[in-house]
Amino acid sequence: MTIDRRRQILDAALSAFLERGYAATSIADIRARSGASTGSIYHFFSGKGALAEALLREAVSGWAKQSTAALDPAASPEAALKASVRGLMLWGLAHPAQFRFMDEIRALAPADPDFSAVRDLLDDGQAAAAAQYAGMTRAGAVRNIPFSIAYALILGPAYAYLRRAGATSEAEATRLADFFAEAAWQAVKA
Amino acid sequence: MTIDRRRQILDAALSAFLERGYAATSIADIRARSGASTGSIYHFFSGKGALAEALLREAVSGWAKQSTAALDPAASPEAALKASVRGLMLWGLAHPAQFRFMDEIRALAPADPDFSAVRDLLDDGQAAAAAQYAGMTRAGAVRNIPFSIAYALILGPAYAYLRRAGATSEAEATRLADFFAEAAWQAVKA
Amino acid sequence: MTIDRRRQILDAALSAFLERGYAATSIADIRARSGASTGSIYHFFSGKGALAEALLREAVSGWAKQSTAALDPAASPEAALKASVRGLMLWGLAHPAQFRFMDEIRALAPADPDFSAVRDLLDDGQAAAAAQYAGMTRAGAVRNIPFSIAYALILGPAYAYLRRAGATSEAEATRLADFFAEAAWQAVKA
Amino acid sequence: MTIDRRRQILDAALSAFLERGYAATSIADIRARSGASTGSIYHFFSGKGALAEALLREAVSGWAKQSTAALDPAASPEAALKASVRGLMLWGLAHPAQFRFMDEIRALAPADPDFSAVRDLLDDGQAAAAAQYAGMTRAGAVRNIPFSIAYALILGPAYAYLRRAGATSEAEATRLADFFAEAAWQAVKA
DNA sequence: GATGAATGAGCTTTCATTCAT
DNA sequence: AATGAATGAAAGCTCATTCAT
Repeated sequence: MTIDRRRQILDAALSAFLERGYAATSIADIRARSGASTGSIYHFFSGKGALAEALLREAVSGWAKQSTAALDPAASPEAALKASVRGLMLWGLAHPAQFRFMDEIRALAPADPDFSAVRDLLDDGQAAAAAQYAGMTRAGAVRNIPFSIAYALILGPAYAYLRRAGATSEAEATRLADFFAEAAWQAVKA
Repeated sequence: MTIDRRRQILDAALSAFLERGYAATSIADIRARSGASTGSIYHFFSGKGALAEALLREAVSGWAKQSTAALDPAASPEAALKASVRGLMLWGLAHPAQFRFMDEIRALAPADPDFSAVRDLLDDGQAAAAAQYAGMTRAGAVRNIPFSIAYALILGPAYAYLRRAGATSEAEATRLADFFAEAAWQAVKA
Repeated sequence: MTIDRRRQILDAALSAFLERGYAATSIADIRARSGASTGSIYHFFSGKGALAEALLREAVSGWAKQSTAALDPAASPEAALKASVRGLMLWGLAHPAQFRFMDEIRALAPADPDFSAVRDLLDDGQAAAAAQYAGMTRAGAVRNIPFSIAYALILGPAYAYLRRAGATSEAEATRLADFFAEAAWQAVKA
Repeated sequence: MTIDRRRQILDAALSAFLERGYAATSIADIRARSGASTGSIYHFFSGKGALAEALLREAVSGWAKQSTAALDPAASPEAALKASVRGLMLWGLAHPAQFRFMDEIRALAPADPDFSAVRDLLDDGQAAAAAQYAGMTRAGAVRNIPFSIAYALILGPAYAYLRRAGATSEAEATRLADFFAEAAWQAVKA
């Protein structure tokens, strides 16, 4: 009988955040869209920030799944790096609104104390990626440059493209993902 | 004797936006920092959004000055393109807080109706840049790819780097600017 | 234990409107008089206009009860018409402050967009009354004049008197009501 | 060269009051419509209330001119009384917006301290009229009823009609004025 | 006479959050 | 698990009015 309230709330929150932006979305909006009561929302989530965080966690994990190969320790540097970029692109092109939501939260995070956890979440990949890049550098596979720069060269174009991208067919998405993956590899290969 | 209240208000607003973020800054913050009264602020600006817009306009024009060479019609494609990237990098590294302010507004713009004008402002350079790139393409100087992609390849890395950058010495800034300019050229040259 | 907050708010609003006038009453006044919090007021009513509307609806229904006989389909034209006037007079003399509140809202309604619903409410009786008068005209009971004129002749004097009336004893009220009812009948009878 | 600023301000204020209502009109509205500066407005008028008062005084005097015959000491009671009603009707039908402005101010007056002077102004005619009616009563020309009631019978219908009236042709206005004048006389003649 | 910058109290309204039921 | 009434601080903004020039 009872449906998954938690799920309903998350779905409603996501739709509101995507449509109106995080800052402009009120708990009342989420209440109206979810059909849940105010109290119910607070029963499951400690506040608006926690909702955003939960959604972001889902988004990031969805994106991570697209990039699995990147984490395959047996993969070649080229394959791993390209898989990273391809994963970001495919996920971002498939979910443009979610990408923009992520981007909004990222921009708000430095100022909003609600988002210290989110910042960590978004930075989480960084440490691992930095370590991986260091390994590739030692193996002589990529240019020996600071990771902060390498990161910008590898993912910067994809981010910039996605920020302006709209709905994209799957075929086109694959082509774009391959293109940006190749460009990323060219930018940092030794 | 008479001080420039408008200027004082703008300065106070900028300092508050940079320090606390746009969303977290209240008119009361600006009032306290500027010494002007609430009414005075509204006498000069129609609201918080208008303040942000005015500041953004100033920021963009400051940045544009750094990139003048990019607009020199006599410059070679390579020089023009590199000057664009170098201009963005030098300005962003010299004013990291302003860059992040710009980034926050850009992220907020799609959702906030206050910022329709801002979106246009930030997109303004686009048309000119697209035309310029088209010219370079016809001249065979750069890769024949859609401008939206070229734009991501050229400026994406710089944006990504600046989003995470902190204070940087001038010498280091020059080196970084040159580095990203060169990388941008390599990414799109024919 | 639990008190009827909605009722408390309405009562407080009415007392404030009657005492200070609608325009001069602030939400803070109502908050102070009702003991409810600002948020509570907005939880039940969408704003000052909605409060006035709710109160007006109550007032109008109270007045309508005084005029029931006017709606008795079996009543003679003379009885029906007199009951209308008598009802207005008795209600207005018994509640002079409410009458003036109604009058203020009516005067504000044309200019204030909050009150489009109120205007309709106040005009509502009109259509029914016009139909009734048309019937009386066909029956040859009253003068064959446009309803807008008949309306002014019938209720105009009562309105004009009530606008300046103060507290009145019940006996005096009955006498006045009868007097204006008789005058109204004399003014329009065939 | 210099035009009559005072006049411009009055005209602008009237147009604003008529269009948006007194309460909803701000000094800024009047400034914008008149072309005068804020300071200029306050140079001529002590505030919003004083502006309304000045306009009301003009309106009342315009109306008074229409009713001159009413004040002719030689006129018969019937002629005097009818001239009063006819004057109100003709002026009100010729200036429906001004009539409604007057009505709004009258409704606001009891609550707004700005308008003590206005109340007196609107009541001014009363004392003279009451004396005149007392004279007619003594002469046996009209019913021996309290003036407050007689006033309601005489002018109530005209007021009620004018509150709902729109633009009216001059011929129609004359007919209506005569009609209401006759009705007023019938209502109170001995 | 005329200007418009400056004031600041006061307004309506929104909102995340709490809590008794 | 669920409700929704209640809270009250804080927000953005308006406005009549003053006053130095």
